[in-house]
Amino acid sequence: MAKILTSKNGTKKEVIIQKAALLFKSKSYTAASMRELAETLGVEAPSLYNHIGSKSELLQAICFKIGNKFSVQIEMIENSSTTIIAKIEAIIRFHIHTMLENFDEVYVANHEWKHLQEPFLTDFLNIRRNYEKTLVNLVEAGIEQNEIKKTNPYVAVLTILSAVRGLEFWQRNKKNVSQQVLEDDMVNHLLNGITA
Amino acid sequence: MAKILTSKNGTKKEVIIQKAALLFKSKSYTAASMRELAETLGVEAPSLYNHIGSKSELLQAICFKIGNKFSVQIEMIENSSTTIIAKIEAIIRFHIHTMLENFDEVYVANHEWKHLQEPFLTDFLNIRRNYEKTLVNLVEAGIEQNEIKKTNPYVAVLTILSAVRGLEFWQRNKKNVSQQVLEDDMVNHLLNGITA
DNA sequence: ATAAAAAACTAATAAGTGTTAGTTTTGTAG
DNA sequence: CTACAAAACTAACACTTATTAGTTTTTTAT
Repeated sequence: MAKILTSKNGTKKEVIIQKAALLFKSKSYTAASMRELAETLGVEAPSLYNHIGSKSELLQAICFKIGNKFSVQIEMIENSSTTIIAKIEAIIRFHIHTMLENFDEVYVANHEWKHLQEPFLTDFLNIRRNYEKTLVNLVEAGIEQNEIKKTNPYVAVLTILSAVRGLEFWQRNKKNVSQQVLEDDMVNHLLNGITA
Repeated sequence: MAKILTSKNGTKKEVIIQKAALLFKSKSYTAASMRELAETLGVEAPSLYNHIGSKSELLQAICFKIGNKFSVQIEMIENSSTTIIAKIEAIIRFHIHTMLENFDEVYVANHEWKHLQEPFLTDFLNIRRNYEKTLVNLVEAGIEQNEIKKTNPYVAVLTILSAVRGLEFWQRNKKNVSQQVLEDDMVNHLLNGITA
């Protein structure tokens, strides 16, 4: 049978991970089988083990790639010198960009992290907790400096993160609304509301 | 072995469904086994089949219970006679209430509907589509009547629905923030923003 | 107390799981 | 051309899955 196409997508392992993300997204991690994954690569299941260690390693690779991407970015934004509102806006826009560019992997990291094994599960949750904490601190600082209304910072962060995460469901409407409108309108909604 | 406790939670079938929702939430539908479910009920797996037809029937029951609950409610709100902003506020508050009261089932309906079999999958997605369309129409009307800023209605609905859905992640903070604050701050955020 | 119905049990089945072992084919360097 | 390494293959294993059949226990109604 044919070999795994490597093309310009990086090493064979990376190609497998990418296909795994697509499959895990559409069928969920547990329901997706290694035989199915192999089929999308034009190969028998045992052949995959020449390139990867295990099924759960694939999930780990996906989750930590995305987790680290967000961690790195929020640190950069945190240390930049602008207003707090501008920082929050930058974070929202980063979420939207990353979501639309790495759709499958972000989706899987958001939905399937539950199936990570220890100690990876704990590590992943810590990354997320740190991310959220950074954001909460930012909102708190914004309130102190009168850039942001008095509001519960945990609720505000939950609202923002949940809203951007909802882009998972965007696909269907992609045709009708440009990414720029999507981005601008969502930023504006989350910062300034929709009441006329 | 002991019989399934029926208590005041309704019929035995309903007790099974409730436990199934709890299990499907924590382990996901595919990863949760009937043996595990039976164990939480103090019974052997085959005994469940005296009360239910199949595993997937449990998922159907959960998803359509929640789907119908939301459909009924949005129709009521739609036909009430108040401002559009008030209607949207009522919808947001209804989401929060339902989410916090039927946590397991809402969680499962949101996360595991993918594993519904046809024709139930199609039916469920239609219910959701109708729900969203009703909301989009509401936002469009609000814009026409100058209650709501000019903005893409699909983006606004996505933002609102995603934000309230994010209450799935609320558990941890339950202690620090009262439900009233949670509700008021989120409503205020989604309607009026957070910029000072 | 007794008959009928409900609901539990044990045993088993067929299908599907991730993964390993051992072997053969394919690609690459000298 | 030949040797070596990479990567495919087939066959198989140990396990888990949802579900069925058949039987026994428990509850309910007369």
